[in-house]
Amino acid sequence: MGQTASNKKERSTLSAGDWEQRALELIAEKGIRAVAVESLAKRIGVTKGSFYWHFPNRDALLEQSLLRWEKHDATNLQLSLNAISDPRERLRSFFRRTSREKLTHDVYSSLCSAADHPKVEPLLERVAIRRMKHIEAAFGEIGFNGDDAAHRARLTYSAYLGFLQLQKQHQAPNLSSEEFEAYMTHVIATLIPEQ
Amino acid sequence: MGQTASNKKERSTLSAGDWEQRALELIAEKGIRAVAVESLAKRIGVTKGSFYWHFPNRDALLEQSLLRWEKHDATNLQLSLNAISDPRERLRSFFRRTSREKLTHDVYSSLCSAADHPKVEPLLERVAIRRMKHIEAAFGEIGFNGDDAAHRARLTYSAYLGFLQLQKQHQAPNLSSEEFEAYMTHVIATLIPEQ
DNA sequence: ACACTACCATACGGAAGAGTATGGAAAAAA
DNA sequence: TTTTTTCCATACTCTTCCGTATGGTAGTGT
Repeated sequence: MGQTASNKKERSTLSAGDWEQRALELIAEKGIRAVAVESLAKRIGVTKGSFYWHFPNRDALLEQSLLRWEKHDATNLQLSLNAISDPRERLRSFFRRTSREKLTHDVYSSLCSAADHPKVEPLLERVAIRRMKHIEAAFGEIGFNGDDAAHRARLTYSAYLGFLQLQKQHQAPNLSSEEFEAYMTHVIATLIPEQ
Repeated sequence: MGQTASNKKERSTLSAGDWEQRALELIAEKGIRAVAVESLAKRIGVTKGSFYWHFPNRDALLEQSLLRWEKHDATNLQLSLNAISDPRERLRSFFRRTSREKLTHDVYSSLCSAADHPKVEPLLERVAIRRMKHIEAAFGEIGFNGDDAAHRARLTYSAYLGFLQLQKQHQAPNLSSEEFEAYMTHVIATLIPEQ
């Protein structure tokens, strides 16, 4: 991989990757619509002149940022698949993923609010399919047959997406709270059958 | 230049309610962000001059439109509560609601994508609470005790919200399709226990 | 030392949308 | 019929973006 020093390192010059990373942070905070070249430049500490040297236009930045995010997310998913052999534990870890990987998670949440965006829509589609297949496989290992595994995977992923939505509406119990743990226990008991 | 006939009635003049209704249609189609004064006026067949006679500004239109929608939604919910005595059947009808009341439903879906909007956020909060209480009561009647009923209601509503999200990503089976019916059957069987 | 390239600042043009000011026509009131 | 009130059109301003054009500076090779 690259030598791109992240935001911590003191660099006299910026790389395209730096712009992409800062754009993702902005997406996580304020949504994709807040990614305006001038305001992002100000945030970084430079001007538009810098931006249009690294990218032809705003869309190119979005495209690259989203690709970068997708790669990161796909890697994470694969890691969890390889690391955890027990399918039930793998499913539980999927839910817990909301707490870890906060940036990645917040980006996804923001992207869901922009599902109509031409660059976002196909991305969300790919990610959803990838994750649902991952979940479906786990349910298959547990013992669900074909259609039931697919349906339960869709239901499980829907519950996850719905939780994200309720979070935005402050209608979901705060992560790392007792209420959240109680809810999670209920969800797991309901969706993941005992052996 | 003719007097633009409203939807059904031949009206020579517009009312604030007409603007609100057309705004809701636009929200359902293209989202709340697409509600621009000039484009909406063009859609109706008039100009901004008309708009700013009926409303002081864009925010006022949004507020009134959303209030109108919320009233309609609350009424619908109450009707279903009164009409169906069997709690299981009431829960099933909640899911089926996606097919009927298409406009109301599409508006809600669009609003979920704008949860960060200052006017939308409190509305979504109220609606979510109202609906979840409705669902929670049904689970209570079925036999769930306090916390379990609340958790199951949250899970059920999350599954509903997640389905909306997957719909936007074209990852949900089309309503009124066979695949959809199969999924619904699975969801009901999973979330609503037999007596 | 020289030129050359990479990187960034500054200044401009243009589209889109919110809101204002004002005039005009039609309907209702007088 | 005259006068108001209601409703809408037209023509502005102001702001916020995207994108371009161009000039400046710091580092690098020769």
